[in-house]
Amino acid sequence: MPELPEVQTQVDDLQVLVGKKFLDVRTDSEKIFKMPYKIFVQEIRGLKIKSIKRRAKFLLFFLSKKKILIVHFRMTGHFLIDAEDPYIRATFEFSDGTILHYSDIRKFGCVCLSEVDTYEKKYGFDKLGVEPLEDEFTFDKFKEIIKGHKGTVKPFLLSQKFIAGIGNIYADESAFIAGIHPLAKLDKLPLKKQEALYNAIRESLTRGVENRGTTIGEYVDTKGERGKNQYSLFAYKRKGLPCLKCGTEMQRIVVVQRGTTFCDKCQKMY
DNA sequence: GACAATGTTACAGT
DNA sequence: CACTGTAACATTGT
Repeated sequence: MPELPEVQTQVDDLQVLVGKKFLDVRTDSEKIFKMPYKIFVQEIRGLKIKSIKRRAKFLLFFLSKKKILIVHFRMTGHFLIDAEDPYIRATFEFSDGTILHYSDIRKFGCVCLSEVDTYEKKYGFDKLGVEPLEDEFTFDKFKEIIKGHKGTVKPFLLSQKFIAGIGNIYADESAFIAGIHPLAKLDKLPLKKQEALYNAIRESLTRGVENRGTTIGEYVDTKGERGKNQYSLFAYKRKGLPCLKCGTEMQRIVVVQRGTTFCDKCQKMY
């Protein structure tokens, strides 16, 4: 699934598009455009890409004329440059001939065009939590965020309004690395475990980025190449396999409708 | 042909 | 009202 590391990998790859000008767009799946497709094409033609950034799991293309292209991959979306697969839903052509494909098996992803001045309010970017790999996400900041938080660890990690960019893979990994049960109550965690969780979040996400993402289903980079982080996972999708720390069989439960894998012995409730 | 996969949002409940 | 938890939705491969 595209989470922070996968989206970051794509954004890094997409930097080759900065400075290019949109010439045309084609699609056979108009529904992924969150506005009338014809208007979208009309508006984006001739606009130039000034910069490409990531916020949470969103890709933000800052364009000329104060426009912004916002893309979310949801479960199975990704971009391809000079590469193809059977699930291309939209194709962007640039004035220099460069071709950018948007591929998405499930078609849950979305693409829309907005205004630089208003998109944050319009799409709720102002409600997103802190970026976990930025310098501002210190342990002090983390303690502040969890202060008075009554909920449990996994739903907290998945919610985008406290910390942005974590999904099912990195939530399970973070809880495992910290040695905390996914259903442990946040306000019951001793200080040392809070610190362990903070470090685990940074560690799992950083490793994910270094490994260019986790490819278990379909995620690939813009060249269609697989990530390598699936070889470094401790918990995600390891149900029934021996825990890599203690050898105990890994358990699977469902939390907020997400499959959740953990080690009963290594991950405690406190 | 039922089901599993999951990020987001709308909504119910406290 | 702020916060937490749950259900529904998008679609397709197995």
